[in-house]
Amino acid sequence: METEPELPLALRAAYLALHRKTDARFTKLDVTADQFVLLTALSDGQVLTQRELAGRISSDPSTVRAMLVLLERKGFVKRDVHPTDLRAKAVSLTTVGKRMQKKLWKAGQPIRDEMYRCMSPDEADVLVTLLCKMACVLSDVSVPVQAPSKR
Amino acid sequence: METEPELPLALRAAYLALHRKTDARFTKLDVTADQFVLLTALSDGQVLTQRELAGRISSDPSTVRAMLVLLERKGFVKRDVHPTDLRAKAVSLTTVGKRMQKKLWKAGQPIRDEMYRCMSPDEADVLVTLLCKMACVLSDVSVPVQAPSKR
DNA sequence: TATTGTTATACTCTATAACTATA
DNA sequence: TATAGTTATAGAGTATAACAATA
Repeated sequence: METEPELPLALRAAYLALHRKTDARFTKLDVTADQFVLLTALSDGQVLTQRELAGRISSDPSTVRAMLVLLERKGFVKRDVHPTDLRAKAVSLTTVGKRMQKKLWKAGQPIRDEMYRCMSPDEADVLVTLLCKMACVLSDVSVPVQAPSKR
Repeated sequence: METEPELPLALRAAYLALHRKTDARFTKLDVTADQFVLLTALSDGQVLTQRELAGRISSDPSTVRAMLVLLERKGFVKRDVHPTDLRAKAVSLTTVGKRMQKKLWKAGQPIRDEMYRCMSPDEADVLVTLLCKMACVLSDVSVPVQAPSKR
C-alpha cells in the first residue's frame, strides 16, 4: 500500500488534542479555545481591524465577525470606529476582556507546560520553525507568527 | 507582556493552513478534508468499528457517526454487522469509496510534497516524533499514529 | 476600482446526555 | 456492569456571494 500520511496525520492529532484539551479546560469559563486565541491576539493592548485579526488567528473575516458578535455579547471585546479608515473597525479588549484573557492564559499554562515538557528547548525551536515554514508555504501567504519568544 | 503562545499558535497555523488547502483542493470532488482523513483510515482494506475509527482520526463516536452517514449517502463507505460483536459495526470502504480515496490521495500529493519540501528528511522525522509525543501527552491516552513510514 | 465589513445562508464538525442492545 | 452505537439537540466555526459604505 502506498499509504503514508504520517506528517499530516501527526499534525492533525497534535492540533486536535491541544484544541480539545484547551476547550475542556475553558468550559467552566464559557469560552472556547478559538475564542481564547482571538482574545489573546488582542491581549497586549493590541488594536486590530477585523481583517488583521483574521490573519493573526488563521481565520477569515466572516468567521471573525461571527466570533466577535459572541464575544461582544459577553462583554469581552469592543469595536470602535477606526481612527483613520471609516470603513474599518478598531477591535480591542474591554477591561473585562483583559481580565478574562489573563485568567484564561493562566488556566491554560499547565497545557503549554505539558507541551514543552515533551521536548528540549532546542527541539522546541526546531518544531516552531518548521511549523511556521509549513504554515507559510501552505498559505501561499505571509507568516502569521508572533514576536520571538523567551523560551 | 508575558504573552508567548508560539508553539500553540504555530501548531494552529500549520494545521489550519493544511486543512484549508486540502479542503480547497477537494471542493470539486465534493469531499471535505476531514472526510478524506476518514476514508484514508480505511484505505488499505481496513475494517474498523466506529470507535476505532474515531480514535484513528482524532475524533469521537458521535462525530464519526455523522460523518459516516454523509459518506454512506455518497456511497463511499458501508457498515456491516461486526462478525464477532453484534453491538459493533464493521466499517469499510465500498469499491467506489476505494476509487475515490485513491483519487483524493493523488490530488493531495502536491500538498504533502510542499510540506516535506520545507524540511530535510531528518527534520521531518523529528517533527513527526515531537508531534506524536505532544498528541500523546495532551490526549492522556494512547498513541493515534500509523505504522512507521518509508520517508 | 478596490477594500472593509455586513448580511444571509448553509453545511460540517463537535459534543453531551439519554437511550437500546448487546457483552 | 460496561460497552457500541443511536438519537436528539445544540452550537461553534467555516465559507461563499451579494451588498453598502468608504478609500
